[in-house]
Parts: sequence; C-alpha cells; structure tokens
Amino acid sequence: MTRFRESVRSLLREQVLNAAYDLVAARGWSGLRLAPVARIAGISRQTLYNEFGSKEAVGRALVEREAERFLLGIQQELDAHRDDLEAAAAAGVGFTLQQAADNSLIKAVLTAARGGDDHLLAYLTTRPEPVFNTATAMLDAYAADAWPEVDEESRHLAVEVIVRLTVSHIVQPAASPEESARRIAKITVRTAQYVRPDPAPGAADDSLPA
Amino acid sequence: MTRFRESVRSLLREQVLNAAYDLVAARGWSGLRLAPVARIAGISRQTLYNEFGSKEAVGRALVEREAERFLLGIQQELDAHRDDLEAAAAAGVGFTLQQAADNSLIKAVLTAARGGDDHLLAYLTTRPEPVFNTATAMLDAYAADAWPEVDEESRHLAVEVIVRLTVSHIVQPAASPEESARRIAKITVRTAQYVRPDPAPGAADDSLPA
DNA sequence: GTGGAGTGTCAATGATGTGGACATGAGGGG
DNA sequence: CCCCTCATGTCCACATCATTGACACTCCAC
Repeated sequence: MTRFRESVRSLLREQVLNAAYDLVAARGWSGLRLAPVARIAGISRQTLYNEFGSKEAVGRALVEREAERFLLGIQQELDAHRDDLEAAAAAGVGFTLQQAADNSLIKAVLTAARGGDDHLLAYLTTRPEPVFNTATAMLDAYAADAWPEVDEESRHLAVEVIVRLTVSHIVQPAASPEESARRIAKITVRTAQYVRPDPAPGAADDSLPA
Repeated sequence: MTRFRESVRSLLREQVLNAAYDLVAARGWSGLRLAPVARIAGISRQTLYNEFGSKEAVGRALVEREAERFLLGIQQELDAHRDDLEAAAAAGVGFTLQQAADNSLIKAVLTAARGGDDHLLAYLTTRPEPVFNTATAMLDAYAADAWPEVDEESRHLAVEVIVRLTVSHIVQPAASPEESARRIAKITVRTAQYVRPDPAPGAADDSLPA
C-alpha cells in the first residue's frame, strides 16, 4: 500500500530467497526444509507461508529471480562488446556456459530434463520455454539494436543458432566454456554474414575461404 | 527484536536518509522540511518521528552515515595500493580532497566552521573531533598493518602529517586535488622515512638528499 | 502400523506504521 | 504589536502485519 510497505515486502521476499538459495545449493531442492528457510531469513514460518503460500511457490520465485539475474548478466556481457559482434557473442556464450557449469539453479532451469535428485526443482520451473523465449526475444532486440547493418533474416538466423548451440553445449559439453564460446561465436558471426568494420586496409581476413 | 524487524528498521532509516540527503543537497539544511522527507521516504511523518525523534537527530544520522561511507572510500583507495606507500597516500588524499570539493555533506563535516546558511548542519555534527579521531585511528591501524617495516614513531608522524595537511588543503586549497594529493603524498613518504622496496638495482632515487 | 518429520492452516496476540488532531514556537506582514 | 502561517513535536485511535502455538494431514522409516 504505502510505498514503504512495498519495500518491506520485497525485502522480506529477498531475505527468503537468499536463504533458500543457500540451502538449495547446499542440500538440493528435495533436501530443502521451509522451517530453516524462515529461520535464516529471520521471519516466522507462518510469515513465509503468508507471502509465498507453498514450497513450490518459493521454488518458482527462486528460479524466476535467478533467471532474471542470468539474463541481466548476459546483457552486461553483450554491452561490453557493442563494437564487435564476434567478441560479444563469445562473451555472452562464455558467460552462459560458465554459469551453467557453476550455478546449480541456472543449470536446472536450462536443462530442466532428466529426473535426478532434484527433479522437483526442474519440474517447478513451469517449463523452460518461457526462459528460452525471453532470452531469444532479448537477443533479437539486442541484435537489431546493436548491429543494424546485418539484414533481418540473417539476424534471426544468428540468434537461433547461438541459442541452440549454446543449449546444446550445456547439455553436452564438448570443450571448456571459453573454447566452446569461441567456436559458437565464430559460427554465429558467419551465420549473420557479418563483416567486421575493417580495422585497417590490408589486414588479415580470418573468415572462412568461400 | 526478530532479525527481520531489524532489517525493516534499517531499511526505514536508509529510505529516510536517502530522501534527506537529496533534499539537503537541493535546498540546504535550513531548507529541509521533514514532511517532504517522510513523503519521499514513503512513510508517515509520525513514523519518522518515532524512529528519529527530531530533525537534529536526522541530521546527525545523515552525517554519521556519510562519514562512514567516506572512511570506507578512503580504505578502498588505500587497499588499491598496498604495495606502494606513496601511491596509497596520494590516492587516499586525492579521494578525500575530491570528496570535500564535491560532497557538500562531507565538506560540512570536515570544515564544521563558519556559520553560513547551513550553520545548523555544521553545528549538528556534534563537533568534528570524533570523525577526525576515527580517521586518524583508522589510518594508524592501516599503516601499522600495511607497512610494518616503517618504525612506529615514523608511522605516527606520517599519519599526523597526512591528516593535518589534508585538512589544511580542504580549508585552504592550493592546487588541484590531484596535484595537492601528489605533494602531500611525497611529504608523507619522506616523513615516514620510507624506502621503496627497490624495483631494480641502480634505479634512480627520488628521495630528498639528506 | 506406528511414530516422527514436514507441509499447510488457523486463531489469538503483539508490535508497529498510519492518519488526524493539537499544542507550541518562530517568522512575516498588516 | 497582533495576527496569520507554517513547521516542529506529541498524542491517540485504528489498521496492518508478523509472531506464536496449536492442529490436521501426508509421507517415510523403523
């Protein structure tokens, strides 16, 4: 209601999600108990239920927040290389693969398959499609804005390529995140038929021989 | 009481201080009204009074927080040059002078003299001595930890020199913050009789001839 | 199947922010 | 000098929301 109440409310949610994050990382989703979550968050168990309603809702919120942070991280990687499509692609993919390797929550969201010990977490993601679509839309918008010189069809192609290849490497890693990212970036650039703004006349051309 | 309550409480205080900060920066201390502060902070005027009690208390808290941030900023500058006393000194002093030039709140705390339009703000700092002593103590501790090879007496001397010279330059600027910082740093190094860990045999010695 | 643990719900209680009213004092103009 | 205005600081009734303890229900292990 009054703006301060909203702040308190979001503070409460943050505390809960922080606590849940740590506990899930330590014991997995199935090993997560709401009582410790409430205790660590510094609130009563009842308050937690008033705010979230169920354990599954906590999981949903947790995954949602993580996905948002994840997309934001990709955005930042991309923005750091606005001038170079290949570098931007490599950075974005590298970040993604690294996160997928390190962050168990992200991994669960992106793979969202195989019923391991944490099948519940994968299940509660309300399907990975939303995240996929959001990411793809985000990349499409970014690409249109950052590289207008690439024609629209090629852009869409490149975005599809980069998303699918990245997911593929998450599910079935082939090399180190960095190496995989480098390769995917190169493929993406070629798919976009992107020509680097020539750095200097007579510079070496490292694109594929036609 | 319960940890969450404390979080809410500190959130409330933060919101209030943020609002007060902006308003003071815009209209000065004497132009500050508590009703707008409460409104911007998103709470009722009564709640503001419940938490702080008086306008002066708000000012005290505001200055206190700013002083803390300020000391933290100095710490970070110092830590960025742990390996080089002169560079650390220059960075710390430079940061201080820059802040004193930019930040009206900091300026009020450090000078705390002359009854201008904002004499109340200067007055409510409960005297600048506490900040001075805190800063000096912080620097003493830092110096002892970072440069144990400098004997204790020289360290204390150097700290006194750097604090007094810096304040002097705040009150009576002589050159640009950077240039002033450079000079103060050099003087500090010489006061400490600090000898740079020799970078290479035969390197030029830029210390004063005895 | 029996006991224990965890989820989800409920009602009573306590703490705290809200809104309105009001006394007080400082400052400005008639 | 008096009056009006505005801001500070206080009081109180009310509403909101977290806390606490209890309880039903389900699932799992012994």
